[in-house]
Amino acid sequence: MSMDAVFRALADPTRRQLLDSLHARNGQTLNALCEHMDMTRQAVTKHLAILEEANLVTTMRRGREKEHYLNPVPINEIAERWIGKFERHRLDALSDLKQRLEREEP
Amino acid sequence: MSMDAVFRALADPTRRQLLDSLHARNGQTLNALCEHMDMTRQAVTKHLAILEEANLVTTMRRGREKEHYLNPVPINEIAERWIGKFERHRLDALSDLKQRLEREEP
DNA sequence: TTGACATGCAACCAAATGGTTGCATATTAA
DNA sequence: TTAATATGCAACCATTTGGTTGCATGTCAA
Repeated sequence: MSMDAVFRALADPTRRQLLDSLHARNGQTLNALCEHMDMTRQAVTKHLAILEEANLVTTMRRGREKEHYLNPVPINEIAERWIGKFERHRLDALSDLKQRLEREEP
Repeated sequence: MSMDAVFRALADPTRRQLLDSLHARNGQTLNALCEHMDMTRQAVTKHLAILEEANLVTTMRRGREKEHYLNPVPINEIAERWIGKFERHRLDALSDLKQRLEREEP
């Protein structure tokens, strides 16, 4: 599980959409994931393979179906690379504040 | 500052190395950054332009030199996208534990 | 002012990337 | 067993990407 693979995997908008889809509903099969996508099944398969190689997605064979699960660990490691622990808490607080302000404004 | 630009920027190992370099010493000029890199100055310029467009790097003109600064905000937003707040604390604790264990082992 | 230094712009090229189509394999259900 | 369903593999193609070289511009210092 090289970090390089993780970053490369996250670079593509389709793959991020797949992660979003799994974040919303975990354990989806290939066909289920394909339904939201506007491309062939084979293209989606390739993207999932890249996500798997990056260890961002874990799979489980169940009969003739393949279930896909999101793995958040590598994403957390990204944040830890360039953000110090203290700075990170500060940024989280800032982002919370921003969200609260956005919610309160008309 | 689109998220897409951020992910695309982080996809390349050279650009991540540039971020590392700025994380180690902030405010470096183009030439300073070039010294660690094994490619032409023009190539580095292109990479920095992509990092700037992603708002991962901020620049300040000082005379004929251009200083480059790391901006951690977009990186924090990545982590917030796929990791819930509670889960994130758990992952941080886990990563801390792992580091401590690695340090203690021979 | 003039030469040296720091950066900017543009054309060009090889390789990687994201997509397609076509066919193969494996499992379930009738 | 057999037809339908779910996934896998491979060849092929257009576009993007990361790099180069060559030249232009702008600023500092002698």
